[in-house]
Amino acid sequence: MDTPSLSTLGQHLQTLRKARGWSLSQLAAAAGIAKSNLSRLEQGNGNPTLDTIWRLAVQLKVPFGTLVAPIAVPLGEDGVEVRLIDQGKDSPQVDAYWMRCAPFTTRVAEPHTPGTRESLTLISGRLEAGPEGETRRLAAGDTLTFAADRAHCYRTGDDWATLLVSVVYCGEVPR
Amino acid sequence: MDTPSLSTLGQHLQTLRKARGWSLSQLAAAAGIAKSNLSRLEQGNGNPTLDTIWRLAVQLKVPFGTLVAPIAVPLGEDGVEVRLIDQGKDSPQVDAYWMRCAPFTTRVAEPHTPGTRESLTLISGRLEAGPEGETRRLAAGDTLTFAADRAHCYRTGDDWATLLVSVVYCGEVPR
DNA sequence: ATAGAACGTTCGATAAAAGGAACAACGAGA
DNA sequence: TCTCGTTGTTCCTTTTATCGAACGTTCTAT
Repeated sequence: MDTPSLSTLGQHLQTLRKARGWSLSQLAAAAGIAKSNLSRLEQGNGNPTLDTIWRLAVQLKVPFGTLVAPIAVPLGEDGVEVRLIDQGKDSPQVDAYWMRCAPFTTRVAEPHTPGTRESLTLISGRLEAGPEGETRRLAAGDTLTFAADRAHCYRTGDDWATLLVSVVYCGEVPR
Repeated sequence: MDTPSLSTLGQHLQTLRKARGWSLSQLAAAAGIAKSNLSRLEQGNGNPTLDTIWRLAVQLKVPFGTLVAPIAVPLGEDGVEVRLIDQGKDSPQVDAYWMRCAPFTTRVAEPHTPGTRESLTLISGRLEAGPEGETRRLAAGDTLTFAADRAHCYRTGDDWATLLVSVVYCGEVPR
């Protein structure tokens, strides 16, 4: 997890607003905040209050975290962004991630501990994933479960890919 | 998604802190904020800044959205809490949810549009779910996919259940 | 051409969030 | 017992996020 990057929030805010065809004034009025405030936020200057962020998230119908978390951070290196959603507290240990891959990206993951399995659910885009040599092609809505104690990879073509990943550590739990 | 419920944030903040065995003073110092500030937040009075929330989330190693979203809102009625994680923009339309069910709870969901399918991944706890009459028992790490164009249900025993739910609208997309 | 309405920005005033110090309460150790 | 350290709370001060109004632009319609 990186720096909050307030300027990112601004760009993101503006992108979402325009995607809905709304004017700055409209959104500000609908959210019940001053448009001067929203203007400053979109410019990247400012440190909004929880109340303000919340009102905007509600109007934009965006799941809160999405508003502030960098939505398109190609992470320079490999064009993949990963966000931890939740961690199970039972045995076996389960980690849930939200993941986004840029087009024409290949990410190779090291083998996890023996017995570990991964389940993928593609939210949007297209993705080829699985253990090396046994990869499958996935479209939106598809799911795939495979043994993750071998090297495995995620590969995109000319599309972005957004997916849910859950990692199940069936063996001993190294934490 | 409900009201931000600032008091919820406070309780949640305190729960997470104590779960890590930290004192208020320690957390405040580590996060680089005044302890008076943190004290006020935990009491439910206050409307923290994005910067403040972020610093706390980083220290608590919590995926941001989790901090502000009501984590344990039994929703009075049915003891089930649902949070939207992401929405796909392709066809078929995919909605990704995080869901948490209290013990001894049964939630019956209305049929979705024809062709709709659901995939579940249990993060922790135990859950019995699926189309009425064809429910399966799931443990942490298990996944289940079923047709959701029939009435289906989620049922817990004496355990909590946390899971990922992805809904795939294969038919026409009513939006 | 011109009046009107909308757009997004900038500015000063105000309300409020964050910081800092003093506080009582509690426990550990000499 | 007495001291020292830490706990979390409650003041007061400073900083700043928010508001409201005025501003220059642009586009439409009269």
